[in-house]
Amino acid sequence: MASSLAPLVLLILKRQESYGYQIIQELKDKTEGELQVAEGTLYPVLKKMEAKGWISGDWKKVESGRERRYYNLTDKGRHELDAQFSQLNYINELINKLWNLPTSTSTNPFKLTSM
Amino acid sequence: MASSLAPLVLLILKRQESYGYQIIQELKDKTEGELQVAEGTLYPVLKKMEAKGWISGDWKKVESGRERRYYNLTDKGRHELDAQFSQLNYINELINKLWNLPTSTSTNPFKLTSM
DNA sequence: TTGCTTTACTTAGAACTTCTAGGTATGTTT
DNA sequence: AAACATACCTAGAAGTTCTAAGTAAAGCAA
Repeated sequence: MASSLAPLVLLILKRQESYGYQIIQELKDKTEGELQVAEGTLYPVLKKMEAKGWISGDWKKVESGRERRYYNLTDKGRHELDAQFSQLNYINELINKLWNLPTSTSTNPFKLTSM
Repeated sequence: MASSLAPLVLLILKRQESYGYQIIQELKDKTEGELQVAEGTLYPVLKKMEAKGWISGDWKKVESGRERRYYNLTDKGRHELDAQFSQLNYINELINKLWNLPTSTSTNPFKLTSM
């Protein structure tokens, strides 16, 4: 799912610049191989994110001579990251509202807190 | 987004049976009008969820004489609800992993806890 | 009793998203 | 030199989503 990929990419790039291939490796490593994003899935997402102004890419020649396109989070991307997390919180509040109705006797299913 | 609609519908039906039109009203009410799901959006989602066996629908004639299709959560739907929340937790753990890396000095962005 | 509003459900297909499956090219290891 | 890993790209098939249209019955106000 490419739509859930964007926020993860934003998070990764918030820490430090990276490039497509590395992002795929990182997602794979951090999930013990569970999240195997195909290259053909990620690259179009990166291009789209760049088109939206969330990230900016730069070609860099590394010591080996190989070219890599390094992406950085833009200010707009930082705002988008905030927006996507607000959205997450919004959905969570809705879930809690739907869960905590008069007839319900159960406790909250989940709590999402900002720290 | 229809994919985010399914878990909300599952949550609603977990509480009690309902029908399309009412589900739309409930989502609208609980979000102070922010989540206005079009009928053409919800009904196909309900049909798809029924096809997947998550919910089962029954036509009922209410006192006024009008017909409504009431949906109930099936056992499969209950499992699906659990699965979708596990998925949510999984994504959250991933987010925390991506956030809490050696070079990062910040605190957790969010914490999702089961209660 | 006519017309307007609300309730209640349906569907075709346009518009959009996603990803498979192919490709290119360079560096590294065997 | 062959095989493998790195690194990126894209057409278009396949799938999803939702707009915009429709049907029809009940309630209500004029």
